[in-house]
Amino acid sequence: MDFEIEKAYEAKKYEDKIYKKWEESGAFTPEVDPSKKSFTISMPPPNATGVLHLGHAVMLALEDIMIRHHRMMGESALWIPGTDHASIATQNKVEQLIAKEGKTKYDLGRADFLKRVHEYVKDSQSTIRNQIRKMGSSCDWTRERYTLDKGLTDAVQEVFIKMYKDGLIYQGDRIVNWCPRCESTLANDEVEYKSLNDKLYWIKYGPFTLATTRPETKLGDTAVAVHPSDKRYKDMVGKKYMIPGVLGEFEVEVIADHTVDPEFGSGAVKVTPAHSFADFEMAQRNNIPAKSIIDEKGCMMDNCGKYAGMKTHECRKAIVDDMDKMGLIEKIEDYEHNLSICYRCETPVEPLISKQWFINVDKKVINHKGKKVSLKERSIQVIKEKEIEILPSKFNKTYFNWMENLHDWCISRQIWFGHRIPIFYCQECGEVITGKEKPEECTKCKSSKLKQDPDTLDTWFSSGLWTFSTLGWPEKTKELEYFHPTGVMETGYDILFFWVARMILMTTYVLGEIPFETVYLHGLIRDRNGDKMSKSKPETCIDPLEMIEKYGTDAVRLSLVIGSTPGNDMRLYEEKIAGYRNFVNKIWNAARFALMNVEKEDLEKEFEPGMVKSLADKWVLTELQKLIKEVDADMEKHHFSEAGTKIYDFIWSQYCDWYLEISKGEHKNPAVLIHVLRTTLKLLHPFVPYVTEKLWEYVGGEKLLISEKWPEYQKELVYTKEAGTMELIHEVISQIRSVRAELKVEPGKKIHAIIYAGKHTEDLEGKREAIMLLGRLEQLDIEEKGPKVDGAKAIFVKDTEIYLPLKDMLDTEKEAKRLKAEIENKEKFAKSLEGKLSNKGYLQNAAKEVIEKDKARLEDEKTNLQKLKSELEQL
RNA sequence: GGGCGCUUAGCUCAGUUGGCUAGAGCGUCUGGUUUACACCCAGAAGGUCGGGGGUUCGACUCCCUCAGCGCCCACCA
Repeated sequence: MDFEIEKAYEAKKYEDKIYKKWEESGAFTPEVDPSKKSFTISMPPPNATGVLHLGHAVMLALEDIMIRHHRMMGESALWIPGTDHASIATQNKVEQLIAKEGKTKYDLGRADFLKRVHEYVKDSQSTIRNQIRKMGSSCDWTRERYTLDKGLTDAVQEVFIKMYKDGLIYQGDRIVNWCPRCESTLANDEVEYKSLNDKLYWIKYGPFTLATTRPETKLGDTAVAVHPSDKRYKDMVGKKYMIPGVLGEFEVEVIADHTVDPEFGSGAVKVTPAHSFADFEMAQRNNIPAKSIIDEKGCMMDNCGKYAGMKTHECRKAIVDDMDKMGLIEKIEDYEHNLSICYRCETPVEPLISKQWFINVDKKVINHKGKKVSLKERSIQVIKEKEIEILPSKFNKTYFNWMENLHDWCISRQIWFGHRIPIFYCQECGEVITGKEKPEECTKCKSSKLKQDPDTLDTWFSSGLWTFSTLGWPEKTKELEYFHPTGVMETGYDILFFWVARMILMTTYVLGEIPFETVYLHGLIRDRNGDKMSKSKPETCIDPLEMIEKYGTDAVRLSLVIGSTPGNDMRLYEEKIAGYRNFVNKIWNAARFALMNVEKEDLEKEFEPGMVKSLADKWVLTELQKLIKEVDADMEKHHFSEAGTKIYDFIWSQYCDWYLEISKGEHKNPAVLIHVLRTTLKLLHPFVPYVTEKLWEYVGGEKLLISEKWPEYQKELVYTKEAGTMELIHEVISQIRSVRAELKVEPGKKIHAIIYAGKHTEDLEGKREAIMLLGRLEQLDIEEKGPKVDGAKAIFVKDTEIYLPLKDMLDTEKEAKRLKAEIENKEKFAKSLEGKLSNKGYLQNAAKEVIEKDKARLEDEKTNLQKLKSELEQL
């Protein structure tokens, strides 16, 4: 066929146009159609601040593969995209921006500041949207959501109120992680730890000597704790002591608590309940009061005398100086320990007591199988009872461990950007009223002076509702009924706790059903050295968008999917992407070749088994069926890397290297050439959507490939016997090529070959042309059997003998050496097979097929051994 | 401190219920304008599957142990 397309595939030229076609075709927007199965993925919403990074890219690639596969399987495949407002992260970004203008959020005030944030979000949302498109993501833009949408805000308020009414949400004065820079609470898992070289101060403390890293908290001490069985302090427990301090004497009680380590320091610990989690808990257990001395800006409070107003680290220095003057410092040691820092801004976290909203995770409110269970228990159950499967399963344990140790979840944040807590306080009588809108008047005293709680909700509160809030809940939409629970939640293992666990917790409570059936956790993308990618190391840091520009989206997708297994990190570097670009180009050229070898009419005919002719046809079709079967199994098991690798190998090593090569001879069969091409394009489409869609324009029907049907395994196209014969022919050709290379026969030179093929004579005769073409022969004699050919190179493949009369090129000595080595090797192998086959245990226990295979192999080895030996003798 | 994982060719990694003279890509070496593709083709070299022990007819695969590396959780002043 006359066919004008360029030699190399230029991704850039086509991608955007193809994406537009897909989107306009409506393929991304599935119908609610109860006659079909539904398959849904809620896209993990990128932060509304972001630029696409490799983490997003791998997420998008994997999810798009699943969605495209399910769509081609005829299911209603819905992939909902969206963005997350990411309260703290976004607010921080904007604070940084206005800081450049020399302003703070207080200068702007709440309303104007939020206006700035919304503007900023709008901008970056459109950036990230386009970048998601760049990855070829076939998500449904008509259903795109944002966590601050009206509908989602509704869902958030509804859930809050439901939980409040169920008594799950309560307000309490509790010790919380406080970031003095963000001026907000942080959940436990929003705190990170950094190793720090610090000082350990040994201080004289009344009758005690004790060690501390934070001498400034002495101002808030209300007790000293020792281990209950520590004999040194036994008599002091329960007594009160006056302790000299920089602001005069103060009283502490000595308590016994099993959490104190008698080995550490002097075995006695000062207790500062208001500014240490461990101390807070100890104080609660022992009925000790707390005294707050650090405020929300990280400064010493008014009750700290001359230290009031100092930052904690300034105060530490001052207080140590003063204590030293009073002779209260015994010694100062170097000490390495972990400092807790804010995960968003790395500011050291200041534990302090504050009035916050919490979700009670232990209250039994969920009715499940006639029993009341807590949020925590239900969340553990759904995994234990395999309602949800986590891949890889090794994360089950991690998940249980985390859930079992879960404490009440602090959900209020002193951040301006986010969902306002739907709580109103009556300024007159103090009544607390919950509601979506500000009530006209107080339900109790009818006062109209009502004020909304100034705090916002933890960003994970809204993302915990993501799978169902995006489908319209609290409305009872048909989408919700049809598409929920979703099929797969695919995300990085680093947010298993942050997000996945919270979705499970929230959804099982709110809907009484699971949010998703399978959790697929991908690994982190690392640089070539196995380090975390970071923009501060530009030489190893990869920007997916730059790579798309350079190598095309398809290549980038493959480089992220092949070689990646769930839960395991993967290294990425540019050569890898270039390698997959080469593959994409290979597909392009395979199609180009096929098209050059068929006529227009060939493309119009429907393929049917009657069109199958040659041995090569039967072989390639058999291999193709095998491929379909294996790919189906792999996709089912979420083994995307394996599936991709198998298709890659089929196209390159089977279709191109053998079938297309053989098609260069007289065996050209357009029907099979095109059928195999079409089928592999379909199989490939989820992995490399662009190049396959482009090629489908040339070889496909009227429909876009994205909407085509996934190939089915066809038993009638499996020709086991013929395929086996073809393998033999491949082997014969390979051997001839190998000898040519070994004897340095000029590539252009055609040689003579004599083959004694025994029972395969007819088959080889049938493929005479292919053997001559690919072995570069000028003369080929095929006989059933015959005499040895003197001075010829001999090769034995199965029961076939090949002689290449290359007398002048043969080095007898070398040949003898090679034969000897091969004989030795084969004898060794045959011996091990014999040993195995005479082993009773083996014969009794091994599978029949395994034994049969070994027997056949032994036969082959034996005949070839004999031939090799006589060859050696005659040399 | 508690938990999880990794160690297979020079490099990066596959290897699914134990049955392989252990595979791929990149790199290396030899040689190549052949009805598509040099982003290519043909051929080749390269591994005692981290060490040791055990279970088994049989172990890269299961168990124990040692060593090295990594991650997560907790956090003690």
